[in-house]
Amino acid sequence: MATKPGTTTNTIDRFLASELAGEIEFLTARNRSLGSARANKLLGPLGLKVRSYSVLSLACSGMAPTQRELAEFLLLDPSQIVPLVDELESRGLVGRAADPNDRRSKVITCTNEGMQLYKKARVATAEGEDIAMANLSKSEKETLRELLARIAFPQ
Amino acid sequence: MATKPGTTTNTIDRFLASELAGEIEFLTARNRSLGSARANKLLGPLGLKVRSYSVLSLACSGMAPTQRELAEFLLLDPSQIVPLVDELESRGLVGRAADPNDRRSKVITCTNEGMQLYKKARVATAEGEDIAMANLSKSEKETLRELLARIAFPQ
DNA sequence: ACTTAATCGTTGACTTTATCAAGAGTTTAC
DNA sequence: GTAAACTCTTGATAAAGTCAACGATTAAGT
Repeated sequence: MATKPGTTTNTIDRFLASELAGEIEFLTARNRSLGSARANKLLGPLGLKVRSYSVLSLACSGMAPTQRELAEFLLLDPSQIVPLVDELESRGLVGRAADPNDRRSKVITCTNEGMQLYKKARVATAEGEDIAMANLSKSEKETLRELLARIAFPQ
Repeated sequence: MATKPGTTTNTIDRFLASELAGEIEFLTARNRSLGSARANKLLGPLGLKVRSYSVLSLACSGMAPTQRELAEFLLLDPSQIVPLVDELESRGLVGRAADPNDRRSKVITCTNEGMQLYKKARVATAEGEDIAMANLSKSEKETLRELLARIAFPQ
């Protein structure tokens, strides 16, 4: 009997002391995997995934992102933005508008329905965040948010 | 309030004030993307990627992980572990040993060469971590590490 | 003004990664 | 002792990442 069937926490605890478990890149990868799986589950009933949610969120930000800007901010290839916007557009949630200053670019804007869905989706992702950080105090959450932002957007 | 699109000011800065940029799940996903790309580049000369490095690291931990445990700790499907171990094994870096207590399981152990390569790889990932957290003080780094661990391994 | 180069969205080909089901061998449970 | 559960493995399929090239448009150079 090497491992008791049904108890999955034993395995994790066994490797908490490993050098890998202390590496921030590993912890980040693990948190991303846990977080996106949870977010996808919460967004599923709305017909969204983390990717399409991110695009919808920026489309609803009032900042009029172009597809190129979406790719850069989300760290995706521009060709990956196309089917994401296609799907949201086909559902009437966002629209492609010609940029008057540069007709090569297409500005992504959200429709009223897109905004309504985004508000629901935002509640879902906030719930996921609460679950993820259930063990953290309010000030710890804000500390974590600030430190993550300084790494995600180095000056 | 739509900001003027197409302006050549830094694209990232334009969206720092977006609601998405304040979401921890988004920041985590972005950090993971930046970090794994950087780590893969640093590990490339050693013939490793973040995935194979993670397996090698645990194999060299002295904790004798089984493939099932590797999958659980790394949040991968067990079938994904197979080709990872295959590749490391074919290079003589790790070995599959029958678990004497349970002959279904295979314990992954590292060879001398595996350990030597791991030590070099560990230097590379530490360098990546230094680059990622260049803007953080030493105490901020440890705070971040602890907060990430509490999310990655909820009790 | 006119040619050349660069940019944006898009398509398509291709590789890598993720997800799932099923099978052979082994261990556990009843 | 038989049935159920577990581990590794294979294979099929879907999703995601990477890269080159094209038409339309803009910018740069002369």
